[in-house]
Amino acid sequence: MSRRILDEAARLFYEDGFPATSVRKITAACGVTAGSLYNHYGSKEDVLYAILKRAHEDSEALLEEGLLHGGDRPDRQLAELVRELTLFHTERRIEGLVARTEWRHLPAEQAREVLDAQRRVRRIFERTLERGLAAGRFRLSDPRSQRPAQVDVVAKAVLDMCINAGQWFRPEGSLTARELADQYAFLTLQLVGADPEQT
Amino acid sequence: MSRRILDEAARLFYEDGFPATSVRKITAACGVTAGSLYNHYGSKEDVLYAILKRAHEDSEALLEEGLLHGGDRPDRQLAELVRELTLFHTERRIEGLVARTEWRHLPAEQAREVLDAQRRVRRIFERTLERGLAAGRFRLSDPRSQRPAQVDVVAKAVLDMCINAGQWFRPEGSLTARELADQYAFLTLQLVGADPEQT
DNA sequence: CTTCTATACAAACGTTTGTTTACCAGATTC
DNA sequence: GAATCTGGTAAACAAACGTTTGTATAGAAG
Repeated sequence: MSRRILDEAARLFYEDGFPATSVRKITAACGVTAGSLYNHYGSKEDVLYAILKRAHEDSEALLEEGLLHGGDRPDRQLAELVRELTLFHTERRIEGLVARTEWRHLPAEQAREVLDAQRRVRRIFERTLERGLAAGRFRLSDPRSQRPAQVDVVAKAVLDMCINAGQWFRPEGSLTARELADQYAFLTLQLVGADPEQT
Repeated sequence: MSRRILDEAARLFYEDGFPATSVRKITAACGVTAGSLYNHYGSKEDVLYAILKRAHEDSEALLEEGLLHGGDRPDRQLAELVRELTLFHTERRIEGLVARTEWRHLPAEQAREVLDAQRRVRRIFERTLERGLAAGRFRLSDPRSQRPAQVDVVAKAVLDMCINAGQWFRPEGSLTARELADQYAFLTLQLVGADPEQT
């Protein structure tokens, strides 16, 4: 039942947002009454926290795995990172979107935890970009302006692309999550100026 | 005072979300009591609608202008579109984010209006991409897979990148909105496989 | 000077909110 | 078989919600 509550709550938070979802709506979706939720979680906020924690742990694990799959080639690593993150946010788009938008409604300390997890993900991308630049595999210098694109800006651009795919992707459409992830990996390599022929 | 209510409400919706922002909070921020809001707007939802309508009208106007600035070169048009949209979502990030996240809380008909506006914006990008492909200025075919990236996927990737810049951009930082917009325009050209030397 | 309009106010409306309480049935343990 | 534990129920709580009401006041229009 604890798990059931988590899943139904995630769906409702996804549809209506955390503040607009009452405890009674969540428990009714599980076929029990409101008071029952407090046998499993200390508060409505605790339910949100549990959802976000699970989502972040899973996505971080997938990224670590993606890094390994890429071997020691930064361009392949970047492609794998994009693939894994896009897959996560399309296959588990409900939790993914909730994690991205509803952390503001957590108490301060738990909100900070979530922000830390987001920062760690960003650092993984930034370090991969730095390795690729050092290896001469990426090209971020604009010939028309003197200054190249900054690594943190590129990382945020790529992250926003992957993460927000969950917002419009529909699993019932003709495009599969894996096809989308492949296209995004390719587009990202072009974005950082990698040579797709050699990757 | 109507304008004042709109601005304070936008700020509060941005910070806490629409359902978590009470009419009393909005009016208190304006120095009046709750009932007063109903002299200017029919409901709390009407306030949200007014914010979203203004934001969408302004951003669509900027994009039309950007198209003209790009002349008849699809690559330059795309760069201008990215520049304008990024500028809008960084310089007016409060309204921009609210428009992107809170439309779900509108009544059905007004929510549809907002979705229509978002679709029109996407179509502008898609048509520009199609013109660029037809002119041979963009390259979206992945050598490692048989199928090229789809135009609608590329449009969504670019849009998510620009729109969500408002989520992390901070005007008090060292990076200016214009610098960011320039970097995003460059990154987008690389993403679609345009030759930056020729643009 | 009077009248009209706009906008503010305090107070109250019925609902709904998150949470706590006291109680109860069924399974598990000793 | 008695005790304990688990997870459910109905009912109640104060607080906050969006909105409506009747009234007051100030400035513009006639």
